[in-house]
Amino acid sequence: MLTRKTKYGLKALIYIAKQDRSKPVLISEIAEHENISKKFLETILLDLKKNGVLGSKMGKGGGYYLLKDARDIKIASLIRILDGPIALLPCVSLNFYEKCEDCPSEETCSLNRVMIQVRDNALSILEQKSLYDLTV
Amino acid sequence: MLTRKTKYGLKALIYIAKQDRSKPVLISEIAEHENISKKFLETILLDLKKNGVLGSKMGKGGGYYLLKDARDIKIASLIRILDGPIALLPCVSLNFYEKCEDCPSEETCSLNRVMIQVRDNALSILEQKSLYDLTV
DNA sequence: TTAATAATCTATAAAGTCTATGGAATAATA
DNA sequence: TATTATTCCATAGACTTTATAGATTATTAA
Repeated sequence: MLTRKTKYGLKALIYIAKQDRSKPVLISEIAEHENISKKFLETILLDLKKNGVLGSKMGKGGGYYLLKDARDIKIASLIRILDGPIALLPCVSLNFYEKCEDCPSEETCSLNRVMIQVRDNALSILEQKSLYDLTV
Repeated sequence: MLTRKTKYGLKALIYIAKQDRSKPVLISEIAEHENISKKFLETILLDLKKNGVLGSKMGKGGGYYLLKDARDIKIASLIRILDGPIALLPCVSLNFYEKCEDCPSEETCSLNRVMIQVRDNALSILEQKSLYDLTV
């Protein structure tokens, strides 16, 4: 399951993507509109900023805005930033690979193969769908 | 990501499925063979027993055994028992459905549709593959 | 009937993660 | 300079995960 943070982050991004891109969007506006704690959302958007998804402008007339066209932001990359690995096991993760300590070898691991299949199936959707697809 | 509990549980089941079905398998044997803490494994196997996957026999000559043919045990059902929902959001879970408090309606939710697709893609593998498939 | 074996049950500890919240600092605008 | 809004840092509370400990119960075989 995705964490709340991830769900909130995605919903906030969708909200921002739906607005006129030339004008920054207020955290408070998103929080109210999407029923998210403003303070919590603050940390989430900051995280998205640090990871190059959002830009921000301080002060009056400030807020958050997308740094790229919504069509160029893949859902998979957002989930990786907000939630971490998409794969079900660390040893089959493309971006967060880790060896399983309990496993002597991945070639002989009976779970490895199936989990790669599940991962690739999920990615076939998440790598293809963009933020834009969620706004229509 | 799957929890350790889930990974250990699956590996233990695979180990059991590989043995002669007529003879119960010792917890300690599985624990040693799969590098799992015996005490932790104990609680996991108990959980699988409570959920009708395993049977057990106490005392000398005792241990755990499969209650069904490995071909009739779907990976999806095991993950649900050990890990919980397979879906990425509670509102698209078939077996653990929950309404999202922050969402006014699922019809208008922009995440709902994609998450259903991801779920169905994952299930197309996990509902089809059985424990037996992991032993070969 | 007794010793040995092995699962069962209950409780709880330790660590980590998630979900926030508070408050001060910084930046931008008018 | 007042106002607005993001940024930064710290931390609290709740929950989950990952175990561990110890006593109990059931079974078998001698």
